[in-house]
Amino acid sequence: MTEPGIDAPDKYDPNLAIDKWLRVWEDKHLFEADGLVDAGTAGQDDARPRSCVVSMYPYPSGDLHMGHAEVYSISDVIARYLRLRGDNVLNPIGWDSFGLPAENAALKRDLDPSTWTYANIEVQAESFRRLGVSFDWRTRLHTSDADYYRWNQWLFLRLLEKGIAYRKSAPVNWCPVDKTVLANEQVVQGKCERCGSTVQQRDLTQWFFRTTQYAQRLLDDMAQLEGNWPSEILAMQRNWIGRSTGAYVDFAVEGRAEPVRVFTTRPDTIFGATFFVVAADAPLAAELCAPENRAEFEAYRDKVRTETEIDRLAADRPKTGVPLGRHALNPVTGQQIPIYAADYVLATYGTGAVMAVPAHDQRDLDFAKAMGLPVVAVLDTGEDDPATTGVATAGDGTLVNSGRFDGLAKADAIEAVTADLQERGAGERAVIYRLRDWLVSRQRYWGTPIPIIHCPSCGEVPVPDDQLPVRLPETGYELRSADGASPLESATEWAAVDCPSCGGAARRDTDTMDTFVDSSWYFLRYPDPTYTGGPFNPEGVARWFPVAEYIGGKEHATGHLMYARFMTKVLHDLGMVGFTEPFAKLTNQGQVIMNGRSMSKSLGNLVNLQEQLGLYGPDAVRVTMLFAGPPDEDIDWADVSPTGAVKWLARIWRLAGDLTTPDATDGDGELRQQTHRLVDEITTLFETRRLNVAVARLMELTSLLRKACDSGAGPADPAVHEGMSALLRMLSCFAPFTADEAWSRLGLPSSVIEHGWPEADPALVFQQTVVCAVQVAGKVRDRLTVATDITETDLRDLALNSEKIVKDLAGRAVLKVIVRAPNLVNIVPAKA
RNA sequence: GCCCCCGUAGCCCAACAGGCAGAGGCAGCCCCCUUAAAAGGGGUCGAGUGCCGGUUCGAAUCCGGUCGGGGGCACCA
Repeated sequence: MTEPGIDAPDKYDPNLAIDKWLRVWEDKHLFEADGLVDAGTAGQDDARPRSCVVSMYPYPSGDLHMGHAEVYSISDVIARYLRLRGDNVLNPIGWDSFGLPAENAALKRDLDPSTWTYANIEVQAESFRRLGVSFDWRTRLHTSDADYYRWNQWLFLRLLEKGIAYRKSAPVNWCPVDKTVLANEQVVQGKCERCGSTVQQRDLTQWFFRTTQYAQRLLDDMAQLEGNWPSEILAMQRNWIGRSTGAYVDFAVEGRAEPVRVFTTRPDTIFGATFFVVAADAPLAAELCAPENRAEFEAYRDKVRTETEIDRLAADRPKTGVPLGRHALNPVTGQQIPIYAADYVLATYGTGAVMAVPAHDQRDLDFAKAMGLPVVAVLDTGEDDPATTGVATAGDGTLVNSGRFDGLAKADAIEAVTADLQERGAGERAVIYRLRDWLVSRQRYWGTPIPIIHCPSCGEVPVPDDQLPVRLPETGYELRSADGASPLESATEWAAVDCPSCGGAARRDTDTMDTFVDSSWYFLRYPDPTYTGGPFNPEGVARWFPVAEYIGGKEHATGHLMYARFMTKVLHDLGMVGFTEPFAKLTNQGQVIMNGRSMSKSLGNLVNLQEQLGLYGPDAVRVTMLFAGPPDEDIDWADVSPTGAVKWLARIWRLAGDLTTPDATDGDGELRQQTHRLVDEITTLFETRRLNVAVARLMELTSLLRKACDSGAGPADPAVHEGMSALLRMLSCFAPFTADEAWSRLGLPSSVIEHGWPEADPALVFQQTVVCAVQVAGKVRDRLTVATDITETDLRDLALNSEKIVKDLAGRAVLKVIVRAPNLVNIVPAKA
């Protein structure tokens, strides 16, 4: 075997120079942002614009995989580009290191979650280094460190003070066999992922954050993001928030002091409300139920409670329900209408009760048919009577059977009826949201302990700030406790504390926080990850945030991104940050797939990153990812060619070796122009993040230079050197190792990335002449080389007098000439 | 059902703001080099933009419809 670089000096080895360049970059501190928290720490150069480029931090589930390589390649190219352009760039890294997989791995391997987690973090950190990602390692944080999660607890307490955190009973997924609470992703088609038994809903008292209170602001502030976030993500968030406008209507119920309130988007149809439905699982249903209906109701309700997602997801399931033996008073018709309990009404949306208008709502109509209830059409849409067709009419029309509102158009009627109800105190205009409050309690071990103490006499008592952090117990707990309560229930010694308020015996809250709490603010801690004066250093936050560009997958559209936006607004309201949106710009990256499908062990189509790195080296893997297509599109690894990337990098490397000492000439003018035009174009492509096209242009520049070196200007021509210098500086964003290696082959002082982004000289970019297409009736008939600044009149004359055009026109009259100097002339002739 | 994104050579992808459909790569083919091999060099072939219609002097691009793919929300009143 030959030793690369010794016996085969002209062979490019994609893995040869990695350690060398990693050392050079680290020794020179090239990736460290200047003045992380204040101008005094380093800052000779604080006039530079600051840019904070953040990629969503990884979960340490093992070594890095292809998906990681893509996200961090994209963010790294952007960070490196901005740095070359002269920005003071912060490119931080941390780990989302709490979470369920650590517990599962720990159970499987019989070790503790912490050991597994921190070992993985070390593996990933080293892989990031070897991938050439230009992180500022001083930012490094792990959310599972007590130094981090104590601030989760601190923030929780602030939210509690503001009334944003509160406790209520809510259902959780419960596996009766494993006797444990399951996360949604552990429930597959209503069954426990692990043991396959049917998951039940069980009520537990849990902590929530009032995201609903921020629903309108989350919606309104999207105006700030429009154009800088992908429209798709904004649409998903809009869907998720699900604003709907309408009215609350109060229905008096016999024998009940307070009326029952419903929400409707169609107050105009209230004259057609012939019955009333309450969600069977809502407390209201049990309350309203008449004694003689109780047995039937409870049987129905219990059945509904065992129904889980599987049943709920079944399409077109027949409507079921039971009468509650009570009546409500339709506030406009004065009619007594029967009240039913049914499962098609959701307890958690609106008020958990609806006025049913079967003629104009398909669900109500289906229910009416099943129960034999009357159907009264109150809006004439010109369609057939819903009572006979079984199809509810939801379109536009005119009111009928609606007393004094008859004849009004739908939109006017909505206004008029709402106003009328409001006047009579029977209702009001209302806006409601689909968005729910954020359930933050998790019955898990590996997370942030909730800093609350439950005292038999004082109730819920916050842990005083000076007693934070509430540390996770390292021993004395069972990950899977016998009765399936929170693992921390089993840490009896840990849980037993004295009440901070009365000093009596009390117990800690044994739930931990959703890891989305950790990730809702982590980026703010990056500038000063060991800060002890608060969750984040306000000076650092003021300097670096909002994040200039945030990079990650769109699977986080409605989860993480929503929570981070919410938390930012809360922090803003607490006076802790000066902005209301955390991420000024969002770039999505697609997934890396294989043969048209997501990679998975079971499909046998996994592509191993380390293997790819071994075969092609980090540069080629990065280039392959970025060249494959626009960043937000999925990459099918079967469609791309890492060997093609290696070939290209090798060509550049060889070309650098082929150049000779520059001579004293002015250099090839034509080549200089081409180089500067490409630099100009590539700069725009970087600005607009069309990185795949930028790679293509760099390949083009490579070919130009190869040709010039071999057959034109020659290897000593200064223009060739200039082109090569520009190429390598731009290349360093994509392929930093190769760029530096080739740069040093040219005999230039390392590192290439200290030499800045090439500047295109406008005088060289400008084209003296261009080729103008001359069309006849839209078809190109001639091409003329003309001066770029030719006037429309001159160009028009030139075109009309062109030999080919005269011939093509063959004497036809010219109706019109469109001139778009200097690129195009279109001559419209009369029909022959 | 409502909403969003996308359909361009065999494949992955370009085409600034409507203006000459092709930059780059993969695969194929040809030549040269080397020949033990090719992650050596050079060249070449190749689509009228899913389909129908409209606007326009001119449409991949704008509009309407339709088909196909991907995604989000959903008994949400």
